Amino acid sequence: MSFKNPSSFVTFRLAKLQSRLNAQGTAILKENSGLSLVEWRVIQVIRMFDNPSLSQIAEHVQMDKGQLSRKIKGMIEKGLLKSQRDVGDKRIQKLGLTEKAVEINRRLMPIMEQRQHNLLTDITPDELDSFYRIIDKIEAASKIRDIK
Amino acid sequence: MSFKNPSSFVTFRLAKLQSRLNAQGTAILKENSGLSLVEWRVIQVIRMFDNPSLSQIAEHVQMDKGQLSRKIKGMIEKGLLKSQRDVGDKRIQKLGLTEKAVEINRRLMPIMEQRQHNLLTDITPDELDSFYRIIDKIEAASKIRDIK
DNA sequence: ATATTAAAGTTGACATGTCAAATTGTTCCT
DNA sequence: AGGAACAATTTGACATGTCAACTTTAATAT
Repeated sequence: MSFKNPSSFVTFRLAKLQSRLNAQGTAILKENSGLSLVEWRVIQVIRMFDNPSLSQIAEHVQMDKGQLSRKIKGMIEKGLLKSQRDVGDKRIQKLGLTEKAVEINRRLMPIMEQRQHNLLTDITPDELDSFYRIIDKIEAASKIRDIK
Repeated sequence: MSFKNPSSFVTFRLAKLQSRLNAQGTAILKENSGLSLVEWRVIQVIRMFDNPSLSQIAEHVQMDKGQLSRKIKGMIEKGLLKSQRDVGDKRIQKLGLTEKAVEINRRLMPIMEQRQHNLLTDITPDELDSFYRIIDKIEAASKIRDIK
């Protein structure tokens, strides 16, 4: 493996891609809703898991809990989320979508699916499988404690 | 294609991976140098291209020019970079590494190569080729103007 | 030539991300 | 039960990222 070009680093390559995808995603959401990328992701996680707690969401989106705490506060104020203290464990707040968020999601979902479709044209299902497998492997090797 | 799980979105999957890789990369650099991830990347780009301008670097790392402008100012103050006005075009500053940066890079490179090696163990050269090809395709489809 | 347009870089305002300490409630140990 | 250790969330301080306006110099078009 040689390093004549910065892109020889996978991490470099991925960072560059990520930067583009973020910009594109943000732009699409801006054009079609008032949501930020993070808000969209949070909504997806809540939608797909059953009234998750803040920590669970943070785990799924791999986001800082502090940041998420503030984000969620904002989303509650915007009327997107509702929170409810857990019955058993009073530290935990279980989060759910409001009707408003469900509505926005319903409208946005086809657009975001179309975007995904656009991103993946020219990629065969086999290739995509392999892609996800590799992502999994890299992610598995990227636990912080595995350093060195 | 169904969306029962947020990871059905490639973008979601990639964002999560990126978050981990950033954290890991930052931690490795912190442990072994005083560089930030961005500084490390900037050094790589400068090293591998020939005294690039700020705009060229921004293009290679897909970073905001404003942010980069400040970063580079900081790196010059830290004695990592030297800049020189272009002879023909006085708007352009050509950037180069100082001996100090070269030295740090020399020390860091094996560590970062090892990290890359760790990330990619278990991945065959064929798989990796395919991985890069797919990244290229997705990136090609992620130009902002391609929205919708 | 000179007016218009565009490129390189800088700056300011503001949003987002990161890290660590603080708070509140839970669990575990004896 | 009583206290140590732990987990969920919040908060503060600060770094990084994003967007748009602005300055200076260059390229282009009449």
